[in-house]
Amino acid sequence: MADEKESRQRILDAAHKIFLRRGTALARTQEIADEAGVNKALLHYYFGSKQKLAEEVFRGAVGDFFPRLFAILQGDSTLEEKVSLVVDHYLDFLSARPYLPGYVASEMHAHPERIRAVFGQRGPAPVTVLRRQIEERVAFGAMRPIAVEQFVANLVALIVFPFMVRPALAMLLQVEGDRFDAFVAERKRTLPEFFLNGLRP
Amino acid sequence: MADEKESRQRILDAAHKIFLRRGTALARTQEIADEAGVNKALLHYYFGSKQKLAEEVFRGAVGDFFPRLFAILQGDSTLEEKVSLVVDHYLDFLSARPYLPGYVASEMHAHPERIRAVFGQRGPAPVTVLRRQIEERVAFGAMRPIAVEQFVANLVALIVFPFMVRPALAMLLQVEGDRFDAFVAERKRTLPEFFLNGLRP
DNA sequence: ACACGGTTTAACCACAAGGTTAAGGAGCGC
DNA sequence: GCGCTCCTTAACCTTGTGGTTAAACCGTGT
Repeated sequence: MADEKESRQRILDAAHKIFLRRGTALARTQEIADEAGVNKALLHYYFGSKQKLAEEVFRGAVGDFFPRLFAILQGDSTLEEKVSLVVDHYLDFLSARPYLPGYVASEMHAHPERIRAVFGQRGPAPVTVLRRQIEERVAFGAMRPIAVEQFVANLVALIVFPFMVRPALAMLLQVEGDRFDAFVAERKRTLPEFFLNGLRP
Repeated sequence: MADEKESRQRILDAAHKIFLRRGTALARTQEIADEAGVNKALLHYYFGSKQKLAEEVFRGAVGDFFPRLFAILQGDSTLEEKVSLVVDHYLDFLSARPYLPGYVASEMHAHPERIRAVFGQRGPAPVTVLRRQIEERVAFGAMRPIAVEQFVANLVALIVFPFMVRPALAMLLQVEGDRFDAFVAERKRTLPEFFLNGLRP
């Protein structure tokens, strides 16, 4: 057989879809096999076990996320441009992947050890360039002192959090359906200013 | 029997502990029964099913969270005081409950319909007082315009997000163990200023 | 003493779900 | 055509787990 795509890849795509929707614990291998249009045994043939498949999907999902972030933060744009780039890029990125943040949060909570596997031995990417840019701005008197960890945490928090708690947000703030898109669009407009403004001395 | 506490309550406490650690899907009723020091059947005697127990735990966990938030935001402090109060209160609150944010995120992702049950029919709490305070500040020229939804989302995001992704944060920023406490202490000091500063015109 | 109510238990059940097996294609070199 | 290897499958197995049952326990009122 092996229509068009290879079966292995079709299974991986199906697993991605199902795992992200349901979370690994509630996802059924049968459902993944059906979605991929193959037999359940084939899934074990290629991936050995549900767990191994889940780990590969998780690695893929998280691997999509962080490298781009560090690429921008360590790039050669100005600090202000970087903030705008990150906000723009990630609000679009997440809008196209509504289940991703909840899935990652969920997996991380159930299997915190897995994130170690994602980054391999070579710990986290360094943020030396960003750190230096912040220090320059601070020395220049154009920004109040802030640890680079706090800088990144604040930025990512403002971008990702609404997606992570989308159901609650919809309920609490009566933001739902298309209104959520408007909510995000508004953030895209205001977040960079809000964030950078917060660091003015 | 029924030592000290009533069995029902002991089961509920045990369920809270286990569900928060493992997430409902991976939690085993046997483990909850053991933790409570009772037989598994007793759990069904009181709660009918694992699901019903899970819903009660979820309601309790989320119910702890939001009412206090809205109480502060709708209280009669000034805007600046409210921000400080919320930051202070919730960073302490979450420090004492490290598994809570991950658990809530996880549950919400798997069962978005449940958050509806938490708030019952009477939709979300109103934030009219907060809205008026913002409008006043804006009219006075002391604050740039911002929708109250964005205000709340930003504030909560900055507070809760680090706890929600604690494992990743530990990895990426080499913040772990006691260093996480220091990280949070630093936020307690800087967040109110950062947040309010971000809204200066 | 005794019966009765709400508790609590050990033993058991059913079944879903992950995983295995052994056999059947399908393409390919010779 | 034959055998070789890689895919793919239907059918089966096993276990873990939520849930049930029927009996025992125990305090309390009479």
